[in-house]
Amino acid sequence: MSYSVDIDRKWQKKWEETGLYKFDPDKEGEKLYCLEMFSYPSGANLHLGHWYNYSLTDSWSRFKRMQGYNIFHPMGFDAFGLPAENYAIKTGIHPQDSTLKNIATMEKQLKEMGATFDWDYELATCMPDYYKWNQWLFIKLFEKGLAYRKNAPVNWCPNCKTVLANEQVVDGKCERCDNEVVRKNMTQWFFKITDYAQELLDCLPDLDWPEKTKKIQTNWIGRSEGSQVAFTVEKNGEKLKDENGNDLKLEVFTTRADTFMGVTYVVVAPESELCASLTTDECKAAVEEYRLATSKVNDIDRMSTTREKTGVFTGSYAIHPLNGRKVPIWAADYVIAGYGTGVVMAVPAHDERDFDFATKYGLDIIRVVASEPGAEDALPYCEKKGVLVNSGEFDGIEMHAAIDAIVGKLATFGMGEKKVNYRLRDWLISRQRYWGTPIPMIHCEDCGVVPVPESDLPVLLPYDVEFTPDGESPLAKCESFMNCTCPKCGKPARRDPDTMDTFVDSSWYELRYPDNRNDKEIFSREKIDRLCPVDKYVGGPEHAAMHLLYSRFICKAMRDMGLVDFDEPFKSLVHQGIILGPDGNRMSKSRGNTVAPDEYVNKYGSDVFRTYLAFGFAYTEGGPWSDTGLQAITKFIGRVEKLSEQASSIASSDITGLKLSRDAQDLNYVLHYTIKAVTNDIDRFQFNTSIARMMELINAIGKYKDSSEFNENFFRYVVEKLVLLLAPFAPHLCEDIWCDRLGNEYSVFNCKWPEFDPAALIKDTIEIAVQINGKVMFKVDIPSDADQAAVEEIVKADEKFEKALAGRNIVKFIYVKGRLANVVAK
RNA sequence: GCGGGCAUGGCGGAAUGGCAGACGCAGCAGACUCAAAAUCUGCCGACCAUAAAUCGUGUGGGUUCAAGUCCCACUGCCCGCACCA
Repeated sequence: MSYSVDIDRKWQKKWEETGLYKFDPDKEGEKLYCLEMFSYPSGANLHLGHWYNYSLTDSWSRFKRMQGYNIFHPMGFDAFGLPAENYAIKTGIHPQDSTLKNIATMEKQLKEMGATFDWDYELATCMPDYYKWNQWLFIKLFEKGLAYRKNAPVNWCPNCKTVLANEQVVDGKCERCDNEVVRKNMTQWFFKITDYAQELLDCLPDLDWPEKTKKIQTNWIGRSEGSQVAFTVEKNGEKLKDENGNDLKLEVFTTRADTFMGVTYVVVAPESELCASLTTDECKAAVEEYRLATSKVNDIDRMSTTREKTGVFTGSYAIHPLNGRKVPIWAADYVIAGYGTGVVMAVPAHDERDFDFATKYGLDIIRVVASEPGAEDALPYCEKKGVLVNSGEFDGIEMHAAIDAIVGKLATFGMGEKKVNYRLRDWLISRQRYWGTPIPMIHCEDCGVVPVPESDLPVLLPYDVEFTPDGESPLAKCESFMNCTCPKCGKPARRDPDTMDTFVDSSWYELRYPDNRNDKEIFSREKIDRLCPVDKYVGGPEHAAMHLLYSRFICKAMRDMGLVDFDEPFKSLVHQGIILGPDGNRMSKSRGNTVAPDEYVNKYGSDVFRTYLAFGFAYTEGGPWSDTGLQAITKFIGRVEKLSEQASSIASSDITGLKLSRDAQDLNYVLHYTIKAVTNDIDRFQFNTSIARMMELINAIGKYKDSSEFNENFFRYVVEKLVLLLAPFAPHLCEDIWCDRLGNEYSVFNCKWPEFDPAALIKDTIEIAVQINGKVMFKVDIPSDADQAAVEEIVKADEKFEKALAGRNIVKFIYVKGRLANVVAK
């Protein structure tokens, strides 16, 4: 029987019956936790991206298994989330029903792929036995002070009367009704990821992750070294006081404290509470109007750097702590409330944004830095070199030194200090949505916010809920859910109606797999210690910032709670590339360029499809889909089958004591070169070159068959090695060949991965290129162990040498061992 | 605007600073065949009738005995961040 999808089924059945891929923690071999990012159970069948990620990581994992590792390779589903809910709103099918059905379909398809997942360790985030621990984790974070509530702006669609997640806002408009989205303040739950900003940054260099991904995380965290300096405030002619009766300090963060003497106004974010308190009665109407106007501007427009800056005077003044100058305080939406202190000191002479703003509103512009003393550089002068001018006692100081001088002076009376700021914000995890983990908090009139006692977990997500969006959290309308008693005082109380961001679900799932059925604790410490952290994590680059950052944060928080004893959840990370449509664009239904794996898999079989995915693309690059190469793999598989058939009639592959003929030695060289290269390449996720090397081996075996000194045992020996090398990519076929055609013992995946023999890679003579001034002129054969002097002699003695030299003199002779010789001639 | 990545035949793609184009697809020629398919063998960057020579890894410079690879500037595409003070 030649290879087809029937062979896939045959071995899938056998593997399942014999429990070949069941994980045994006590099996010998170093543990290796190999994990692909779990997927969202969508309605459609597995798409090309799933195949590309899962089948090839599975090949890698099979390779590692054959190398002797004890592989833990689980799979699960990121099952909560918006698509199921939106699908339900459209069709009326309950998210739970559609999700469970989709999970069943995907499980079946993943099995048909022939992957080594151990389904005993499966998890789905929408199941109470998982989200119970999601809730438990929330409470622990709350107890640790890492989960807190605050008022924050959300995306609000006035037409649908609902809050939208960022990803539902498309070009500033609601993805459903196309209306303009506005911002609105709501009280929400946050996780305090900013507490870990510095550590998240510090641990990056030691991770075996793509540099690009580390860079994205570095930018996302956005560490900025600067200074925090303070002004006092005059409102209605009087100094504003803080709650202790001292002068109110208006603090600003700046990276350019050297320009401090050039401050001519101060700007606050219009939506901040501070802005309201600074605004005088005369200016109140104008400021309020401005605040309303900017709240209607969507984030995309607001963040656009090309948008003309606008603002309004608050009526108050800031008093410069060094020169006593009274400068106006403005409200403008180019200042972001959430970054730094939400207040900016403006130095129009040395900042483009401030310069534009000052020019527009007629504010003062004072030069305080010059490229050299007395220079009249064009303003704004933003170069990072120069000396201070117009800065009183600081005149003449080099600008970088001036930062220390000025901040040092301010520090003597408590009005300034060096400060590090991060762009990273706390993680807003509240969602006014149905299909997610209920937030396990109770709101009591007397006791305030109280966590649900651990014994009452999970807080079950009720089934019968009206989740059509109308402006409220769907759970808020479910009285049976909302009503409860306060765990502290026993009085009637209300549950939190929000659910958690699904990124919470996926921020610790890798730690649940090893102990997925534990109903007593989130996981047993002993099991985690044995299996975690994840050794190889594979998934799309789109998760470079969010998912991977959140997971790292939760891991560190768990460590600080004593739940785990490592700092990082994923030691080594690989991103697969993206397979584009045949037209070179991202696949999408609207473009009509999607490619469904199913018909290919049914026609050619899983192994051909998998091997083609391995061969046709550079794994981490991806690229446009093209199916012409599938024929090539079919042919390749056919050649392997043909060789196996010939080998099957040979009784033994035992070559002990066999003296290899010249031709056999040549083949032996190719074999061991192939073993070395394939091992190396699979290890690095360079699947395409692995397959290329095997194709070369097949060509060499083909040649050997015509050898006059053909030895059948040696032939079978080489074919068996080939089958072992190919097994990770074409698991069904190679199992079939190994057991049923060659008559070896089940299973090929219990066999040891071939190791190369360094002795077989040593050749007596090698051919090297001879260059003159870097240009290849001819080639010579030399003994492989020849030193430079010997090579020089051979080269000079070659008949082609004089002609190539063309009368020039030899200046220098360079021999690169085993590669080439270069003659520098003049 | 800032940061990062990429750019190699008709195509997918190979090349620890050391013979560019491995391996394959497509194409061409041949063998087998009555014929076709399948299979096998050979050729296959450009210029050129052919060979030799020459030119060739987005563009222009540079470092080096030697550059697809390292450095500088630029162009195009992709990704991330986006008024971060």
